[in-house]
Amino acid sequence: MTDEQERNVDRINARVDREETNLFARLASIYAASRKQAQDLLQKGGGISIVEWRTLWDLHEVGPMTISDLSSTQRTDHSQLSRALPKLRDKGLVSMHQATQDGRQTIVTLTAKGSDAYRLAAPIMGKRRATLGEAFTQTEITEFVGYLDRIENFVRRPANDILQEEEIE
Amino acid sequence: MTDEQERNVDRINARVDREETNLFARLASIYAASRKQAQDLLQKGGGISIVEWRTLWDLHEVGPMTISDLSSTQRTDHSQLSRALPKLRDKGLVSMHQATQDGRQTIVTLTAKGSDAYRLAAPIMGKRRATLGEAFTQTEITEFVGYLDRIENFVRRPANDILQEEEIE
DNA sequence: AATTAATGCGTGACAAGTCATATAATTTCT
DNA sequence: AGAAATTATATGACTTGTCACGCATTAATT
Repeated sequence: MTDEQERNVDRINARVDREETNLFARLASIYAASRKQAQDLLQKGGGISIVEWRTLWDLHEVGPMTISDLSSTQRTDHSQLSRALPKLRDKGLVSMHQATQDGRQTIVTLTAKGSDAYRLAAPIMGKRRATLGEAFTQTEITEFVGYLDRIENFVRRPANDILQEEEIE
Repeated sequence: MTDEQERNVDRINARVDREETNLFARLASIYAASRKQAQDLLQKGGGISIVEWRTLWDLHEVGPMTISDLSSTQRTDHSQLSRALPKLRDKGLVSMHQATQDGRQTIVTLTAKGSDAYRLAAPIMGKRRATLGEAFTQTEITEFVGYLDRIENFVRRPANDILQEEEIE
């Protein structure tokens, strides 16, 4: 038998090209690359994880916050912080207290050691943002963010909403 | 003691607002939402995973492919396919053969049952793309993809490359 | 005051992605 | 031909993200 599994290189290349405009696929791979870049940079900035960096940054910028506050500034699920914070506390970078006004809340505060860790990573991550700022003008960033808002609006629509959408001509 | 952990709501809100223009953070949460939307849709389209859907789609579009081919069309690491494919084979949706021309390669082919699974999910995922097409004009998609190309170009730069970049005035 | 509802957080289970390393097959180089 | 380098795939270990559920605390309702 003549190896009927004919692998058609032209069609494969065409497929690769076509998928370049698939926004969903592009988002996935770009995000993955972005995450890896951040991890590599943080490796040189004290060896902290992305979640840890975001937390130190937030706490440095705004002062004490609850876990829910952190999850909303970071646009992520609270469970991620719920797991990361005890490690940060054990490393001595943050302290955690039950809030007196509302016993359900946990107030997270940066320690002196946490500030040191922030100062170690901050120049590197700042350099990253600065370099990005060279690649895009402020106007472009605004326009890009506009597109991100629109696609976010789309991907947050519930599945049923999309399926019930009327066909257009 | 007067609960010195003052949680400043204004600063928290300011931080949330400011992070709206943080492209890295936006990409992360948008990608996560996109993935969840796809998972929800696929749940209604036969209960396959995202990796499985992409694979069935690729194989349907281009015919037999190797694992590397699949990872390049999907812009993802081959290890992901290496793990997903045996499951697809066990479900009877694809077949796998060692290539005769190059014994290192594995040729993956859609089975009849795999085509059925594709046809079950395809209308739902097609509807998703169609609905996205209503939210963006073709020109906008092109412009958006241009921004994605640029940020991809940036996030794929090695960490050292970014750190050695000269400061600009 | 007592129930009920809502909120904040912890945790288990899972998906999707990465890398590093190992092994087998093929190519290239001397 | 034999050795060395490259390539394709498999696999273990890890991170980031989700959801669902449970428990404790607070707020709202009757």
